[in-house]
Amino acid sequence: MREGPEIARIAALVADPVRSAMLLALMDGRALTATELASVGGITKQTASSHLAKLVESEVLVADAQGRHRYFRLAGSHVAALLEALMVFSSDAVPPLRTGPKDLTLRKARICYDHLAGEKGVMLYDRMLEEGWLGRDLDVTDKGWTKLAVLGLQQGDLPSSNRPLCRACLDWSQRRHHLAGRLGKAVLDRILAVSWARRLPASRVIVFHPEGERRFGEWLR
Amino acid sequence: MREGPEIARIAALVADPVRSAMLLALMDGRALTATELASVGGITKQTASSHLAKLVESEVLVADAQGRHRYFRLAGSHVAALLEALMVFSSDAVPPLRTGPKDLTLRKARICYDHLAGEKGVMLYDRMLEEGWLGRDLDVTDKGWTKLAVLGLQQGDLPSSNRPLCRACLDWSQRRHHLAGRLGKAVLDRILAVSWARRLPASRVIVFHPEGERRFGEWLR
DNA sequence: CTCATGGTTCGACGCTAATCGAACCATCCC
DNA sequence: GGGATGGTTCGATTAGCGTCGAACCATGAG
Repeated sequence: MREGPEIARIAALVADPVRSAMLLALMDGRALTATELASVGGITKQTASSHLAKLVESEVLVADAQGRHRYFRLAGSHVAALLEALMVFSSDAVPPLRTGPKDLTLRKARICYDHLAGEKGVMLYDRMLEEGWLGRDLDVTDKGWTKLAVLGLQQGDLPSSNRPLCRACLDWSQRRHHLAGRLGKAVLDRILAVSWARRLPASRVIVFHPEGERRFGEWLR
Repeated sequence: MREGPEIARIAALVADPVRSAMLLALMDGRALTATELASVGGITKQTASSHLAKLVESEVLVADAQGRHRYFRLAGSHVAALLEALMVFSSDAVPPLRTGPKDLTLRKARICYDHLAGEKGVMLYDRMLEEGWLGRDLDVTDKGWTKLAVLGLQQGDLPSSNRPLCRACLDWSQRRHHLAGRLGKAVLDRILAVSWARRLPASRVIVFHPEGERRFGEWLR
């Protein structure tokens, strides 16, 4: 009676149909707003707010405040593992949800302020973390500097300023983080400089050349 | 809203503190009676009966009726996986529960009707399944007959009768299945015949000789 | 500044489900 | 057979929580 309550408390969070629908919608790693999640659950935003507060409080979700929006995502892979363990009991698919731009080129790669966003930007950020180019605090590791040197980026080349070197920026089409900060800008600059990709005039679209896309992928291993 | 309910339904079963305590008590693979589980949950047997009916209905638990007792155990490893996924959120230990005979020799190995029970019996049964001596329907495989031949058991030696060749019998100290049926009897007979162990006079205790215990373990790989 | 929109807080309502007492059925032991 | 024990069913009570309306705060656009 003393050991059960804790797992029961977590299970209770998933036990509500609305909350479980919200969690399933986040299974692919995206981050959604409170209003979108309310729509997913088919409830009003007051109720959604109450649900989300509970999930954040118990660290099942984490929230990123961005302007007047709050983006919610799963707190980690252990949450996804829990949901998968539940799905075993009755095979479910993750629910589709149209979101973001229709324009496929925009979705694939584009400029976000001054750095790379879209699928390619998310891929860059994910790999840098996976491969250990970045540490947990978003500090660049020795391995990271070695790989960045391949692109022609030296540690001394990056002007120091108030702006952080690395920052995680939330992507509005992918709804996942990508690399921002001074390094984010520098990497995009180099990618354009070595002609792996080019920027369409008067547009935010970044177009990778076939050969450049291949090299980009190789560079990330 | 159509995909969430199913996982919510399962989560709701674990969400009750009493039910989760019951499930945790079964995490080690034992089977417990309804009354014992009522005690684990600190509730009356009526309430426990209601909880257990729900868990069986949803195939989270399975029940073995044995005389006037009903033994409940987890329906499979996927249930244990679910509980483990929940325990990640707050490290819990599996609760201890004293059960069964105090007598250590009885607990280790004894005769159950005419076959081997206790730790050694459970070990025999588990290994036969793990190593593929027995198929899913408790049929003896070719590999099984090969290994049984080492003990001097030929397929033709086992007299055919109404009694099933292999049966899973629930152990009252280990609370887990062990091998019964004609094969269960035959194996115990051979173990005694080759003097790996002997039966204490006027007792159900089976005592393994040190050398016999070693060979028994080797035989099971 | 004003309006629109995203999000939260508060309070009241209503439904679901856990709980136990009482009665009942089944099995085992003597 | 009769008594004891394990387990289930039924019904009534109670408590918790999901829900939404209404009001409120914060941010962004014009």
